[in-house]
Amino acid sequence: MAAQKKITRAEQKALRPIQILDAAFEEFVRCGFAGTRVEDIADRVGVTKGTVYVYFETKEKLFEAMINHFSVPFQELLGITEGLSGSATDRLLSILGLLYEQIAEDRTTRELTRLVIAEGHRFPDLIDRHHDQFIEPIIAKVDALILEGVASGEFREIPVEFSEIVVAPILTTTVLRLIFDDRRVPTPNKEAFLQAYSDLLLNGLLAKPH
Amino acid sequence: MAAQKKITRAEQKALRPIQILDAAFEEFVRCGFAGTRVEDIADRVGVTKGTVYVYFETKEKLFEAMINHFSVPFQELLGITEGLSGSATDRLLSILGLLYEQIAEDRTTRELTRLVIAEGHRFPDLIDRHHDQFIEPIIAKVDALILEGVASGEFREIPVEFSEIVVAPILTTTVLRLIFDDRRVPTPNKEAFLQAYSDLLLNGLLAKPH
Amino acid sequence: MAAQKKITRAEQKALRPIQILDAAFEEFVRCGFAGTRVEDIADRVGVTKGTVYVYFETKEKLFEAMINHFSVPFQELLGITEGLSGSATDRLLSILGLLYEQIAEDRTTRELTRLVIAEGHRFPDLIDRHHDQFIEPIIAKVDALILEGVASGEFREIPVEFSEIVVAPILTTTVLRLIFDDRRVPTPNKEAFLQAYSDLLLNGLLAKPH
Amino acid sequence: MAAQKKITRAEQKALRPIQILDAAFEEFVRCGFAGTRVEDIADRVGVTKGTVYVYFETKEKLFEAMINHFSVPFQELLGITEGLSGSATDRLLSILGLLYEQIAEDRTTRELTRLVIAEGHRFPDLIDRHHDQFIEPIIAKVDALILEGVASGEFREIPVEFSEIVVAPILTTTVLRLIFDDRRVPTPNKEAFLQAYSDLLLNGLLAKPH
DNA sequence: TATGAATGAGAATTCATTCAT
DNA sequence: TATGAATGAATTCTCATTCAT
Repeated sequence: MAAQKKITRAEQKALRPIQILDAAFEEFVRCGFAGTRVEDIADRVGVTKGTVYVYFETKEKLFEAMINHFSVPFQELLGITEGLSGSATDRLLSILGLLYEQIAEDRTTRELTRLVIAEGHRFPDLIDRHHDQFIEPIIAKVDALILEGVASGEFREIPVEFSEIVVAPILTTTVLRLIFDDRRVPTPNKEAFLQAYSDLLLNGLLAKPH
Repeated sequence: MAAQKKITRAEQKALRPIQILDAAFEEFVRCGFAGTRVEDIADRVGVTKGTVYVYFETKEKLFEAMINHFSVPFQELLGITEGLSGSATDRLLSILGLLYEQIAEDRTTRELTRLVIAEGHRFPDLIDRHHDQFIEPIIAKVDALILEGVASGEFREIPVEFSEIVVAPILTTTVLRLIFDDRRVPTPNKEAFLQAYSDLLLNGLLAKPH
Repeated sequence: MAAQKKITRAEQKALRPIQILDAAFEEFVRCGFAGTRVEDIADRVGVTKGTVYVYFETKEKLFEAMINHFSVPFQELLGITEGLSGSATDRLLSILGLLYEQIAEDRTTRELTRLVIAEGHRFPDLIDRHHDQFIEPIIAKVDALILEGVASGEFREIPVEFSEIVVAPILTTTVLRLIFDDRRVPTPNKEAFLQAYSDLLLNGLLAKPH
Repeated sequence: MAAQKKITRAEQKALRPIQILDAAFEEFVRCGFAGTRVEDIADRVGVTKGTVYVYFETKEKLFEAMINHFSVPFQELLGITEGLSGSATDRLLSILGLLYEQIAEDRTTRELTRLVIAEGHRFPDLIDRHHDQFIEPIIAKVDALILEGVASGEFREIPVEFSEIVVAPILTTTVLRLIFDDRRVPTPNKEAFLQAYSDLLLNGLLAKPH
């Protein structure tokens, strides 16, 4: 007990801001930036409003800190894509699988996407960072892979300036889940979805391609 | 002048709610539901707060009325898709073109999409109606077209339960424009986009399809 | 029809203010002065707010006009008491009966009493007039009767400065009905009440009076 | 000074709601429920509007809390009547004296009566509680005493269903003071009033009772 | 570090009143 | 006479933020 208490004491200090960020995430997701009350965040942690202000100067800064905090896992994804091997097709499908897991399946990233869409106007820096850190690297990765596949003769030549088309079904799945929140949209089956999508992506819709 | 005044008087009454809905659209888009001040909406119309409340009981009802008002054009799109003719491929590409115009290019629908994503939690009925009136009919339309193409031997057999994959690039374009608001994402070129996408969709990525 | 219409037209002008006063009575009784909305009064008449202001300058003046309008019947009561004959006892009991009818049984007078109690602070003139026109004359009447009865040997000598004691049970019945609004207090039986009260008043409580 | 400060800090918290209730009483008495501004209550305490809402959720809840708070002394009166001794006559006169002090002389109870009459429509639960806790027990007490006096041969038989007649002069005194607020009605003399009333109540008006 | 009482600058909403028709 | 759109001042209630403890 003494040992535990010691740990608790020592870690409490480091833990508190994390608890607050977690609570902030839930409340901002639920009500948006303007609609969220700092007191509700505090209640969720089990502390009072004042405590939140011990750690974060303003609601705005808390919001930004929360976004940064929850963006970390996504960062790691980008690293993983570096280590892939196999044909261009293999690596492209692997990336789609990873993105699906990270964007469509993972609630945190999904809700982060909602906040980026909803609160972008108010936090332009957020959007810029989001673009530079997530969107741009992924698009660049996909671009590079496609060019590589084209160069090796594996892929047909397609205009690389539209490569977001390739990841579109994943973002769309995310957005539809965001909108309908598991009520109307059936909980998706990753394997079946990727199977169907990779078949369509690779082979096209036509029975007899030109 | 007398004639004009007559018209103004008589029509002002019918005009006012529309003016308020237009102003509400701009403000809700700019600041979200909770972040918008009714007074700013009134200012935009050039009336006082009180006048807004003459026409709409609460801010929430105003928001809902605004969403309904601006959903009308989208409704009409669904009618147009009924009149299409040609091969399944032709009609599918026509639908994609229409959707592109309506969802990705049209600012109103685009911003409506933002509000649906951002404020869905607070207006669940809105979301349900949105699903029943827009999402479901479009998906059903695409489903039917694909099945028809498959039946006629025009398309390969693909699992129809994922037909939102087909419209995904359009929703993705919309969402990316919403997020980056014409700053990072270059204003897209409809012809080139549809050209690239239809080629990929129809023929697939592989140089030598299975 | 023409005749009726003529009457309607001619009387409409005279009727409108009465209708408004009637509606005002109901609403002021229901919600008090501050709690009543002019629009609710107008709705009750079936006209718009503006119409009320055609006849009454302000809500305050409407209130005062309403009080005056509904005070008239009470005025008439005072006249009737002049015409009474018989012994002092007979006349006193007659007056109590008349007061019972007018104050305790008549809803209008009862609710007027509520308004006098509730809104007196805001309308001091009202209170003064109420005193001079109703309370004072009645008390004076009772005083005179008692003195007459004492002079004639019919009554014992009682201090006439407390003669409101004699009418107290009637005001009390009124007030209790006002408070409990026919829910807790059983609808009173005039005959039984007056019977019981006159017996007590005349003969006292003691089995063997001093 | 240090000691005083310590007390002030610690007790301020417990004191604040009482201060607010006191201020609320004065303002609600002065202007009625609808006419009272929460800000005026706050001003009276020397705090801001917001502070009032720290302690009471709404103006309505504040009103109800205030009524409950000021009803306590009246509650205690009921306890005192239990301890009375002597003949039925003695005890009845004692009760009338206590009621006179509590209802007619005590400004707080008097004004509470005004609020009960004026705002009853808006707070029906309040009225019900008022009936069950105050009116009913007192009437029951008087009923019991009369029956006891009748049983012991001290009183004549009078119909006990009208026993509110016995307390009527006290409520009437209260109401008249409420209406004329010490302007027209002379500040009453308790001894003289009770003397006059007990004589009339016990012996009746007639020189020669039947 | 944590509290929570207090603030005060709003924000939504209400409503008596006006006035052009 | 009657309307009802519009006003604007007032009012309730909210909430981010502060600060003494």
